[in-house]
Amino acid sequence: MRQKQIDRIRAFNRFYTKILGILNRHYMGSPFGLPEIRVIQDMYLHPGRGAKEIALELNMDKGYLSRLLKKLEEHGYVCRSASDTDGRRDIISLTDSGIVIYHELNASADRSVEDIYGGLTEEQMEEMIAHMDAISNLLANDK
Amino acid sequence: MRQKQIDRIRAFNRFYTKILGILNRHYMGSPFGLPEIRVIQDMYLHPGRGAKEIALELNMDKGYLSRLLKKLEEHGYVCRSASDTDGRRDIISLTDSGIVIYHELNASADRSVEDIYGGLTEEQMEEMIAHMDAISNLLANDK
DNA sequence: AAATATAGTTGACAAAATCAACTATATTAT
DNA sequence: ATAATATAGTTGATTTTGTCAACTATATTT
Repeated sequence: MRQKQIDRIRAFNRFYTKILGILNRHYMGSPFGLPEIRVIQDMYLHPGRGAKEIALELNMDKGYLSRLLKKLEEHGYVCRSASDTDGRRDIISLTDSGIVIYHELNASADRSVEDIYGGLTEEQMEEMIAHMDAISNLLANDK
Repeated sequence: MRQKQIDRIRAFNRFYTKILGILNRHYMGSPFGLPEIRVIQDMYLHPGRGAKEIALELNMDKGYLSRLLKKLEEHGYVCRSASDTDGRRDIISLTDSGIVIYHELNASADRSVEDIYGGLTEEQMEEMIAHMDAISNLLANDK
């Protein structure tokens, strides 16, 4: 791997970090922080998970996650039920009002995406998405 | 902008956030945290900046940055000199040993990039970088 | 049945970030 | 020229986010 390639990858990463930073402000004004939102999203997208899987997926300390789930549970957005095949495990689920929250957060995230990427023409948009898919495929197959 | 497009962009963003998260662990074992590193890098790449510009570029609170620079100054990695055209402004620079640190951090960041992206063939690598450039151009020209 | 591993909780703590008040210099409007 | 406003940076108080290790309880392995 050549230095020039590394440099270009890192330049892209700096650039894209900034974009993600802007996008990640979408929750401003909501009573949730980014970690809560990531957890809520993960629960919605992957129902039936235990804390272990969520922590793994989100690169989150299990203790930190535990507290975070407790808080969400206290607010009534999450419920936990024992797994019937493994007594240590908790199945984590969004409650109905948790799902409502998810949809609200989701809509607001969608709006942020429109703000940032919405200036492209239809053609450019499809082009960009194709590039994104290509990168994902290259890196996902690799790992 | 269609919902499907938004969804695909967001899927990519989730995917790439995870990659950046892994890359951002490169500083483990160094006496610096990620914010320090980002500042050091910015100072190296953009000499002559004031705190204002750095804060803007890195999306960082000016108070937070102020303390962070003070700490780096105390350790001898950074020096500040008054601007001669604006008495409020400090010109921020890396000292020689700050530059040494930069190169060390830089080398370690390079190694992380190799770890993550290094599994691609030469051809795939060039392909991927071309996709990255394309995305940057689409978004940079837009904004 | 004993040893080991795993899921989750809890306490103590450290790092990262935010917000507002404040100082000092610059700029703008009158 | 002066008063009002804006800007660069500092400081104090506080909150949020993240880390680490010890602990409980259940599973798995030997």
